[in-house]
Amino acid sequence: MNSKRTGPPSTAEIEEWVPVTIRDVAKVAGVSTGTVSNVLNRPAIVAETTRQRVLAAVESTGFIRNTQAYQLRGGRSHTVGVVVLDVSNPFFTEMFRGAESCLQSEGYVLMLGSTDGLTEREANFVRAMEEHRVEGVLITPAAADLVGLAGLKTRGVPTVLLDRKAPADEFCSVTVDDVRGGELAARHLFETGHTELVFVNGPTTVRQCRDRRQGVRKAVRSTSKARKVEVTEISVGALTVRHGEEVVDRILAISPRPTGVVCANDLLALGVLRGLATRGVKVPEDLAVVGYDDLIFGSMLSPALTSVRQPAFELGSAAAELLLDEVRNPDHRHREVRFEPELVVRASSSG
Amino acid sequence: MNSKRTGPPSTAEIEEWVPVTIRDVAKVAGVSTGTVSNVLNRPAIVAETTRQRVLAAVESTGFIRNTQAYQLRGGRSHTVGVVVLDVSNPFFTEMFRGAESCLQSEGYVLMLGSTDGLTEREANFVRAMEEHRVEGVLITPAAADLVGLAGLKTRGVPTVLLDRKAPADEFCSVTVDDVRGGELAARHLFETGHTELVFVNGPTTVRQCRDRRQGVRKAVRSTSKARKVEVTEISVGALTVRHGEEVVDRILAISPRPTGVVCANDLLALGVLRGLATRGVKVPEDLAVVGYDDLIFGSMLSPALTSVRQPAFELGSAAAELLLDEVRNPDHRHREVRFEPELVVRASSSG
DNA sequence: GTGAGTCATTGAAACGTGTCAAGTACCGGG
DNA sequence: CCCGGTACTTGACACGTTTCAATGACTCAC
Repeated sequence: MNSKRTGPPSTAEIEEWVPVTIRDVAKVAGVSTGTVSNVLNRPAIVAETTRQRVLAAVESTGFIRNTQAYQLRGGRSHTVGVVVLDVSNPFFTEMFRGAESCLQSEGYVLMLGSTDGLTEREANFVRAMEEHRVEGVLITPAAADLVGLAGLKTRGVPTVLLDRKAPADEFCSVTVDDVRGGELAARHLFETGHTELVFVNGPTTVRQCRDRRQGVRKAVRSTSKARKVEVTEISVGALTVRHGEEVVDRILAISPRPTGVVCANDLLALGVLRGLATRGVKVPEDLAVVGYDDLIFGSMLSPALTSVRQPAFELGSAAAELLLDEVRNPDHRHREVRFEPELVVRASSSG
Repeated sequence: MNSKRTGPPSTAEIEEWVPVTIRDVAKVAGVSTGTVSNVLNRPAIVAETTRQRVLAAVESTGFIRNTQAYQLRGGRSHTVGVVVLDVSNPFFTEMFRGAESCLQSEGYVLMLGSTDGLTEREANFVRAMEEHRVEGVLITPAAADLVGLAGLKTRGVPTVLLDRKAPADEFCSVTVDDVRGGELAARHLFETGHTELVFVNGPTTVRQCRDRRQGVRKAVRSTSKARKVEVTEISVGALTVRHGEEVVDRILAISPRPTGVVCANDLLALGVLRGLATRGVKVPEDLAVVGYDDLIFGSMLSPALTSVRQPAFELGSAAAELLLDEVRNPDHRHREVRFEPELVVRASSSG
């Protein structure tokens, strides 16, 4: 095929779209650009007949307003950046939906980035979003510290932390009380008569794991006042199904034999359930199991999994509300919105 | 509190960020704006010493390039719009990740919108993305027809359809061969000795359901040449767990008793599994079950669910590749990239 | 007939950036 | 001393939009 064009362009190319500007619309309608702009932005101040004429011209030309020019002139970008650790994790997509439900009705479009916990990717996203002049950022920080967000802070980009408490008065944040969640899970088993429990936890370097452990211990302390209860803690390397399955033998080796298991996460719980099934241990008769996160599939298992639900959707929408306040309210003060987790009791713990 | 400000602004307000432009950088570095722009875009043509000086100024001022102005001047927006039916569906988030993995390395940022199948929301998203002058759109159309995308077509916005074949030469598209998938599922059961099957299908108004049914029938025809096999079709109102569970009694009432079930979707299959469990029917000994979609949790069940896997991640990245080609290659021709589904055999069908 | 007051429209300036023709400074050769 | 060439740098313009002071066309009351 020739690289140089010899013949006339094909039909498709003749009809190729050329960008239509407000000026083209003005020409077609026989008015000035100022009037077109007025029709688009303050229709009330322009005469009925001209308005009709201009609208007809907009229609016939297929004009679509160029947001960049609008924004350059001083308009808002109607854009919010969302940065999460992992889009394929239902917890984060639910949060995204919550944020979207709130922001979409306000005319915002969301830019989404998934960092997989890599600070380098996080930095790229934040940079790109700043270049795009997003009006705000919702972010689950990848790093333990928040130095990656210093730029957002100094440049005054409204930022809300997701599932991460902000130190001092740096940022707004939405969080879930993981201590309370751990407490709920353990107390539920104590209250249904169990006295010997196992707590299968993930790495305590993870803030969520530390907090949930603290909650479990709290439940032990408060229950111990009335009667004797005990919890054995087992920490595994990661919050996965495999790690849960592998820990089952250690659970069954404990003496006296525990009657309940609290897992730091639904995936661990699922692994435990599978491991118990292959060894013929009945749930909940021989061993009650409680998870954490309330992933959708937990309710579909048999036995359905008791779990601690985190209001991910509400987390997202609350974060969006905080952001909107920071964007619009000059008297805005940073604050933390803390959600209560909720225990969802199902068959795996109610024999 | 007074609405009128009386005292001096607080410290925070004094230090409030004022936008830094290329002009400010130029002033600090003692050069013209043209030189700053050159340092940023064609560093090679500017003298070493000045370049250092300008870079230092960029650093000290915290300058961040304004994409709107860049784009207005004729630059590309480095933005791609993604519109899916439902962000909380793992299939779509996997596709998103596939697209992201390909586009992020090319410097693009993704705008994401979730329509929930509502054409009105789809129209809003597409409109907003056109206003933002995205360089391209990846979309799973909400409506059966494609009239909602006519604007994208006429305005020449590169667009790739996700999991939906484009009629004629309208758009590029990525699809999965659902006929083949249905065939794989049914043939697998025939080949492992089953002769009496049930096909639990969703509403045949959905393209995917129609195609999968066609595949099942194809498997019946080809197998019938060698030996007698039969499939009973049951169509339910929606592809949900509940509908799957409710259909179990009808399955068990069929005579002669079928030995295998093909479901149009993993959720249906999950419902069927639950229904069978509560009725004491053993899987796969009494009844083999095959699903479709290979959702993650399918592998975590016991018995683990045999299912037809759709390469969602690859779908997304292929769509991104097609988009990039359309954006960059002037000789681009629209085409369909069709993926083959893959049968993943697990315990639920291999007794 | 004149002045004041309304109402609708105009046209130019400005937003922040990239480009490019034009300009400056310097150097070496004649 | 001049000429041509090289190596950088400059500064004005253009992109598409909104805003706003200025203009024009009417009307009404005196």
